[in-house]
Amino acid sequence: MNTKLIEEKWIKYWEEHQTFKTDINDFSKPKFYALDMFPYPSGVGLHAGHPEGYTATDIVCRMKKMQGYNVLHPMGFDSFGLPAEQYAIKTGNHPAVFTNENIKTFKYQLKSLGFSYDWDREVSTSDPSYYKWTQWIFKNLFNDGLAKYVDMPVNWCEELGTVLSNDEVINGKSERGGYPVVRKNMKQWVIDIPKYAEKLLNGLDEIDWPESTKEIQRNWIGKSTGALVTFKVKDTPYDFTVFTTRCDTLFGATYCVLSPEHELVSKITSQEQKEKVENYQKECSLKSDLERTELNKDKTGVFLGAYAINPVNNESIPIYISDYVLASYGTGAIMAVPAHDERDYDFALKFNIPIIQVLEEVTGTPHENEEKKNSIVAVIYNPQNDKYLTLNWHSLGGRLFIGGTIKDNETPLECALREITEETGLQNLELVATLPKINHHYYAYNKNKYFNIESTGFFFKLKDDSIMIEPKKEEDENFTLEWVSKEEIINEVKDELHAKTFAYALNPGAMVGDGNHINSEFLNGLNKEEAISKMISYLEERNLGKKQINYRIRDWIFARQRYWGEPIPVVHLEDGSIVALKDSELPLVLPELKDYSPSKTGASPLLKATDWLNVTIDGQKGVRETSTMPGSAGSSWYFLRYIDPHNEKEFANYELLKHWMPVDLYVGGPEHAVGHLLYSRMWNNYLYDKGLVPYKEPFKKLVHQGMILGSNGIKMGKRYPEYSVNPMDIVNLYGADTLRFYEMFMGPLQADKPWSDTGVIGSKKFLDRVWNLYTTENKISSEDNKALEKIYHKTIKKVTEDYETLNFNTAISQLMIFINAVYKEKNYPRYMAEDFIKLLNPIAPFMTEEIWEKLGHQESIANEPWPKYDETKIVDEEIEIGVQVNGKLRSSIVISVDEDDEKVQEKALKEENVQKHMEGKTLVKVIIVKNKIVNIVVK
RNA sequence: GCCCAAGUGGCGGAAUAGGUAGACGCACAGGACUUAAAAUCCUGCGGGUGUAAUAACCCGUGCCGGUUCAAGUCCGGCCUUGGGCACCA
Repeated sequence: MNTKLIEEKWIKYWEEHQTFKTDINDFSKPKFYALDMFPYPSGVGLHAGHPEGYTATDIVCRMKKMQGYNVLHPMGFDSFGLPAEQYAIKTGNHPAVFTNENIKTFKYQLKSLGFSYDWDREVSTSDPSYYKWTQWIFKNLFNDGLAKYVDMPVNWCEELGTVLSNDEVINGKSERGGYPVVRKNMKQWVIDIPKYAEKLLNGLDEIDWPESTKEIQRNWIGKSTGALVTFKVKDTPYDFTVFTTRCDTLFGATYCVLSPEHELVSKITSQEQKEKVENYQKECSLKSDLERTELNKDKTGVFLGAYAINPVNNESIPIYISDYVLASYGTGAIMAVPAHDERDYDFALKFNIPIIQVLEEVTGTPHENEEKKNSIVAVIYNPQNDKYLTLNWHSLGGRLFIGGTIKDNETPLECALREITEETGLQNLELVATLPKINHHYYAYNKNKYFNIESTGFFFKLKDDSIMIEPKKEEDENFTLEWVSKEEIINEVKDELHAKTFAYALNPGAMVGDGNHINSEFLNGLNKEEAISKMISYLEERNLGKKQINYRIRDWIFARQRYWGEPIPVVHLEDGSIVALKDSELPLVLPELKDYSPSKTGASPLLKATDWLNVTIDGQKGVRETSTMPGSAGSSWYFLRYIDPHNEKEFANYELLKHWMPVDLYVGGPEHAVGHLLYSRMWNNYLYDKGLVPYKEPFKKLVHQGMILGSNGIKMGKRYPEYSVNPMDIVNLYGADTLRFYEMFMGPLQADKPWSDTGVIGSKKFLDRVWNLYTTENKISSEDNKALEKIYHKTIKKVTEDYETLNFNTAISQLMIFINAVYKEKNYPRYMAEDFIKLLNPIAPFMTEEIWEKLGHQESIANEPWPKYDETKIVDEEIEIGVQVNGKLRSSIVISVDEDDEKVQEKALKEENVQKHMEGKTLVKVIIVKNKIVNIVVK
């Protein structure tokens, strides 16, 4: 089989006959819209990952077409971007030259792979006839107040000479190139995506997407429900508002923190603290994102010399600034509750701020008529041998720590020290930590009483001069003192109170869980949820605060200081106002430049185009915006343009959109989860709100293809070029059908899979085996062959279902099983031979077109009807089922389908090996699962 | 640290309303064809005990425990790998 000749022949045929042209106005058939993530046309051409997703959609499209659907299967190019610009900077050529060349290569390669795209619908985001409408949508966003020009801190990358959006910054470095990114205040174009947070969140419930991707979007949107609380600043007219999700802990707030950038800082800072505060603010502004996150273990901050009034108890609490409070989230100010928040706890420890516990964990089971007591539990650690002191009460209560009831006029610490002396004789210990109080319910057998105790935990350490004197144990205290390891305690201390106390001792910090409120006046005794809602009502009644929802998602930074992107179609007028261009002035085309370099100061290359720059609008002078749009602009709506790509009056006709949207199947990588896939949803939702598109959600079903790894199991790329595979090399060696077939057979579409050179050859061998069956074996005849009937129908069923659900690897397995069966037969009925070729066609279109022609057909197989199967021909009359004795397989029997249980049991019991295993035992029962298995239970 | 996936032969992977684990392929071994090799076709192929060969038995789906007549599949607790978030109050 000469794959080269066959491929060239059919590429030409499909083009000349317009086999895959979509009649977009034909509404008579059901529609199917399959979308691939269009590629950035880089200089290196397709990589091994491209054909994977593209083949998957192609298979489904080819089958759907044969099933009678009107299929829309377009392709285009995401052609604005950095590499073209860098090429232009280097060579002085226009980036479009480079881009168009690459598009040509990509198109040639995509055609070589046999994808059934309708190339008449091709779009390129850098084509003015396309970006005219990108600009038009932006203009609408601007006029509706959703695209804004604001002064804000941005991610500035000096190396790239541009700002970046949040999803383009990874660990404080640029996604592209890995250059450092710093925060910088700049006038910026942003899109108010937070306005759509709730809609984007709710929309996720309506679409068939991978749960993991939905979860990533949910986390990125980051909805949290809480409250705003206003604090007055003591002895000043000022106040500030904080956002908190834990207003139930307000009684435990022992300080407040403003972000360093908070506007109130300069107004309330005391004279003495002024210099320190200003130095700290300066320090923070110079920190990069990387420094801010990497240094997060060590809290820093400065006291302002001012105090806030806690609105629920009128306590004065100090106000600090610290960069652990972000200006960009909530109100840029917090109330700090160190007892119940990890970060506040760390900060309070470092700055010696009081920690007030207002919530205690509840252990044990509550009971009526409990007696209340206060008590202590003391954990003592010996650093010399890494062991802890326990009392082994043996049968009376197992292993416990030192415990006891607090007497009147005794503090918990005094009680602990007294109990330690009495029970162990230890003296002169170092107190490491006082642990959070625990609310414990238990039943005392010796006293026949229920108790509810509030227990304070203590964690002590032996010191060098710790001594042990004779303890004064009481007579009924029958325990032995034992020093044991951490592991023994975890395994042996079963008492909830003591186990929990030990957990606190091992891991001291804030108590962030649920529990019982204490020290909180009207909240005492309530759990977290009850206390939150009661506190919100309390605050709202007194006008001190209110319920509030906050989102983590930030404004989408929508400008780049670069050349190769869509010009932002607005003019800055002399009077400071900004106007959008008229529709008739769109597209605003990029001017040609001599030098495309960006500037290190953040000035766009477009500033150099002086003729283009200066305009007069209605007699007023103005300058054009010189930033361009980010890469994700053009890709945020391209799926709409495919439906009506040549429309000059509107971005797409509404009636056509109504018929063709939403996209039925979208296949692409998971790396766009919080970029493109979120931005597209936002634009579509916006256009829906404007009545310009008919459906809220653009992509009904989304599937991520996995990564094709190198044969070493590691991501292909520059690091291991020797393990990388160029798909075009495979096409040249074995043909496009083999590449498509192999990539589909490797494993599940969604999984990452390593490349295997011998695996490719295996796929090639199978295709050759099919080719030989049809060209040299002489088995095909007009006579029927009953021996193949069942497997024939079964194969149609399995393959059809598996294509529909994108389980291509198991579909291929079935195709192989069928061919293996045919090889064993002398006679291969013609109707089966033809239907098999149809089933294989979506995966291996070139070879199957050629065979189809050899079978005597004049027309392309692509227009043939899809094979049908007969369910009744698949059902077996006799089947073999397993026989187990006590769950172990001992034999198998052949039964007719749906045979009576009695007969099945009789047959099963007769089996020799079954008898053997029943010998000397009594039959308990026989479990028969119809047509599946028999299990005989004996004793 | 938190959230989400996934761990099955030498390898890629099948099998989940719980019901004969290892389909299909790769690699490997043997055979046929050939002067020979390649290609092709046929057969075998989880590990072990056992047998002349069968038969039969034991162990096996990351680890430990549980539910069940029956667990790769369900539940609890770990371990490992991959992905996402990362001072979000």
